[in-house]
Amino acid sequence: MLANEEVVDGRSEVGGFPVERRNLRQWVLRITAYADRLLADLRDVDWPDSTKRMQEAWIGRSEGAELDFALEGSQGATLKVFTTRPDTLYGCTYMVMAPEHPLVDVITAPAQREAVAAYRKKAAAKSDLERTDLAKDKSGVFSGAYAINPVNGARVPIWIADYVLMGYGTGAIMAVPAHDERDYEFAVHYSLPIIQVIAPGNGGECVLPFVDDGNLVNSGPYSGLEWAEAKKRITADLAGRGIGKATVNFKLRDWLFSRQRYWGEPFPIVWVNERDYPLVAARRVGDLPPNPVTYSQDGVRYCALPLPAVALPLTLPEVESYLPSGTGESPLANCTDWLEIWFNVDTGAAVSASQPRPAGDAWVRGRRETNTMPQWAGSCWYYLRYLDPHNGSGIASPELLRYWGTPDLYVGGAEHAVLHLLYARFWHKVLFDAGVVPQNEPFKKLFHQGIILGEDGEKMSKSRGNVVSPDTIIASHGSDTLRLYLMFLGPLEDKKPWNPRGIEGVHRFLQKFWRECISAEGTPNPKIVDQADADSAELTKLLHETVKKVGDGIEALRFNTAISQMMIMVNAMQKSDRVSRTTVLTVIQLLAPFAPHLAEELWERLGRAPSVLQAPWPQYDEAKLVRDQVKLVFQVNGKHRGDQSVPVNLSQEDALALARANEKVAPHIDGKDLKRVIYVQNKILNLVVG
RNA sequence: GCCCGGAUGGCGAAAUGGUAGACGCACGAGACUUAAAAUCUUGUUUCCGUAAGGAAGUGUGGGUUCGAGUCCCACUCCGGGCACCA
Repeated sequence: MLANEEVVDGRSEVGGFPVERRNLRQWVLRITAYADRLLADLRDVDWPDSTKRMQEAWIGRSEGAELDFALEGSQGATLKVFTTRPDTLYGCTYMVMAPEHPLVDVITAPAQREAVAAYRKKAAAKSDLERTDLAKDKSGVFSGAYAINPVNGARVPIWIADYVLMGYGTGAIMAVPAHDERDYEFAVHYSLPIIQVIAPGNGGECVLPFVDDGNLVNSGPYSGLEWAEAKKRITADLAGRGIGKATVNFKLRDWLFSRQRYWGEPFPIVWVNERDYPLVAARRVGDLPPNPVTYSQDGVRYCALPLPAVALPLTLPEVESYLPSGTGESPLANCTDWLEIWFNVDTGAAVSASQPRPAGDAWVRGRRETNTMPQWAGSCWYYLRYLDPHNGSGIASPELLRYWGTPDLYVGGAEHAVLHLLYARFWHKVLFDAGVVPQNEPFKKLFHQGIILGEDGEKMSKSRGNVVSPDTIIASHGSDTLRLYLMFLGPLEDKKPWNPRGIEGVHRFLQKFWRECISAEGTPNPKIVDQADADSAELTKLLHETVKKVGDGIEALRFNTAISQMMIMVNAMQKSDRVSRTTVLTVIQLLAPFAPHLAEELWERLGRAPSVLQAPWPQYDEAKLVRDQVKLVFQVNGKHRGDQSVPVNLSQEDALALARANEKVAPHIDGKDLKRVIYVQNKILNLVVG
């Protein structure tokens, strides 16, 4: 079993083994039933716009219409197409059906049978990737059949082409080459007619294919209408005749939820013969779906019977080997004793089928499902299980689910934008509908951290040999240094190259702070005094600035600037002869989330207990942040020509007088006309002279 | 092809439309040392200048503004996502 990208030229990327496509019995989860809600509820979450857009594109909602085209010469049979452009119906010059469309056999004219069969065979041999990758050259074959355009009775040839996908819409389209790039390319290639039915609204020039909005032309009674209006009218008119209706389509497909490998949660399903199922169903009233999932093999139909709740969870059997089964089924297919069983419908108990049938009416012959679940089966709800990991009766207790709620902030890589983050939303909504969780969305606020690249600026990988192991850094510098450096490198969301020398900087910073707190003898640094007013005015002000900046930085996830502010603070402490104990303790607290081990040790050595983690977060005093002097910048014609420390809230007249008297500014304005003065208090004085 | 994001010293980066380069790395000079490491002091965008000072400068070209790394338009390059979805 390989993923698409593991197949190269029909062979496995590793080993070069031939690869074939095979239909397997698999399970899918009906995520499509939630498509509209998954789309609409994106409005309510605080996520990066780019991620929301990716999910929107993935869900791919598009509004349009399903229209029925009568088939020529076959009474009553119709070809249903989906289009987002019913307004261009008069421009339809041919139809296209996907090669896999079930009606292809029905409509193909005898003379075209051979050509169509050959084309279908060729298309089937292509992988999905080939069908999309080779998009440049469109190919197709005429079926020999015609459809009738419902608005004007025109005879329209039906082609078979693999640029139309069976998995989307109805698997058939009406082609309007004048107003669709793909249809245009195909029509030119096969010399099919092209009829323009939309003209630019502003009367401007029109180059086909013309896909922008405009007004209808060559469209009978609809000519002259604006296209949006025409969409509504044509759809409504066809609906009135019973041959069309407005619909919505999604790109989102149902979610293939089974894997053919050993590791993975086994499906709690037992397959029983269709003949036995009614007896089973009678014992499990209210516990089974109205219609069982079924499949047929060797002429026998089997019905899916879920294990009773008391028998959950189903665990994997102990095996000697979990190598592939050889048949395409999972390795579980070889665990005969686990697989082929007498199954107790009421209790879920099982006995190997090699044993005699146990006594009692509840026992039925069954075969377990051999597919296993993908990794998503766990990643979709782990954040709920963390709340109550040992709960044996449910995901987590309702009280804990209510108390803790969902994660306040979810940090994860952008590579999860459409898979994990969409699947987990889907599960959460299903759980919400089932009354298990009290919220509709799992991750209210999302943030994508960047990845750390190798020293060479490339993604770390073993093959490139640029991998840096955190264990090595922890061994040489400690985990506090590593943690601090990762945060100091740059903005959290950016990807950044690893710099082995850069880590020395933050390591030195931590050592310097340690020395400020603890002397070489291991006792508190004698410069730390208990006198509350020991700090200079500047140091006090800097402390309050630092408390504010670090707190704001944490809230905004700007750790790099928070750390640089702490460096500025510690540099200032180092230059001071005395520092008050409360100031040192405050800085320890600020550092604690960044370098928890070091902070905890210093906290204790400076005589504090209990843990620094339990101390309330420091508050800054707004009054301590205000300054009485500010640096006013003088500009002449927008150029910096000097600056001066001035009292706050200086008047413009005073500022102007200072500028005129300033020896650096004066030469630039002397003897010139002062045309304009721009004064931004406490910041800048710009003199425009001519 | 379409949709995002990014580009600032030798390097990682900082900067509510108001002194571009904070903080750190690297490098230079000095102090301490027999010496080295560590530590401390100091300098470091580029060009001209001994200096004072001047000029240029945030990927490129235009624009708005007294003033643009920041806002607007066009483009180049790099990265990511999607890719025949009718």
